[in-house]
Amino acid sequence: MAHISEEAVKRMTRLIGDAEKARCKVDKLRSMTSKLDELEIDREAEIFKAMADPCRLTILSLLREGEMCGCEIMIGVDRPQSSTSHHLSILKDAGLIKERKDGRWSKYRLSEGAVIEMLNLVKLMRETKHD
Amino acid sequence: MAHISEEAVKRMTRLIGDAEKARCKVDKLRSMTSKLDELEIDREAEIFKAMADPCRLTILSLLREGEMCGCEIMIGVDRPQSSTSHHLSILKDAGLIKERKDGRWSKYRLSEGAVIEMLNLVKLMRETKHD
DNA sequence: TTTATATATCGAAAATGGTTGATACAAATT
DNA sequence: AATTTGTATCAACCATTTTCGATATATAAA
Repeated sequence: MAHISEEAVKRMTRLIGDAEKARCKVDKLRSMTSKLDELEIDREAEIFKAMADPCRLTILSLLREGEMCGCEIMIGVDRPQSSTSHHLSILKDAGLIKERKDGRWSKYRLSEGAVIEMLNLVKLMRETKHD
Repeated sequence: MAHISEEAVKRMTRLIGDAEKARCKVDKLRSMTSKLDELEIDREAEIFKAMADPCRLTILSLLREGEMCGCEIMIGVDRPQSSTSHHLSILKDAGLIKERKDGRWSKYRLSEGAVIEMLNLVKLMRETKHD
């Protein structure tokens, strides 16, 4: 199904010499990516996007201490209410946090599962020396 | 050092009643976040940002198969050369991939360490049912 | 039912990020 | 030296995201 552009084959032929092998190689490269489900990739990007903001990382860090309501989080991150609420909804939509309504309050907590591991992992990566 | 806004204390006092405890609670919330080094948070956000794009996730997925040069990657992701190069430099700046010059080619590979674990983790998170 | 308060949403401006053709640069071949 | 080719950079445009005051909604207390 991966449509093989002749330009790519030509370029690959220059790279490795043999035209037949080149076509094969292009085909392999294309099939490696076309096999990936676009929706799945987008979903993974959504998760990373949700974590790709300093304010939201701070919120996640706060929630490691336990459940908190929106106004506590707002005080913790020291941002306007509308901004805090916006970030919370992004985290919620991505599935990283869960919301529980309690009277006039919304209480938030980290989702079970891999969120904490992810935070630990990125800390590890940050601390790793570049080589 | 965390400057305690009186507005926050007032709000917290309304929440939990006692003014002294409120001041204490606000102080605790603020210190939880002010303790976080802004540079470290930004660095972690940079890592997540680098992974927060479908094309870059596809590149990382390609590189799981092994080292590749830029033009192979370009064919794999089926994007213009300038676009591919741009994404590669973001991944490199974030420390997720390493570059090795080889004649007129730049060859890229995944950085050792937690990158693969990160990709495995996000796959896990994506597959996890929302509750 | 009026008031107070926690949260969500709106709207518009500012900032950031992605795309892509054109061009510059670098290394190798002729 | 001239040409080819892989890669990086530039600049302009477009799309998305962030920010934040203003406003709306919802729940509870008075």
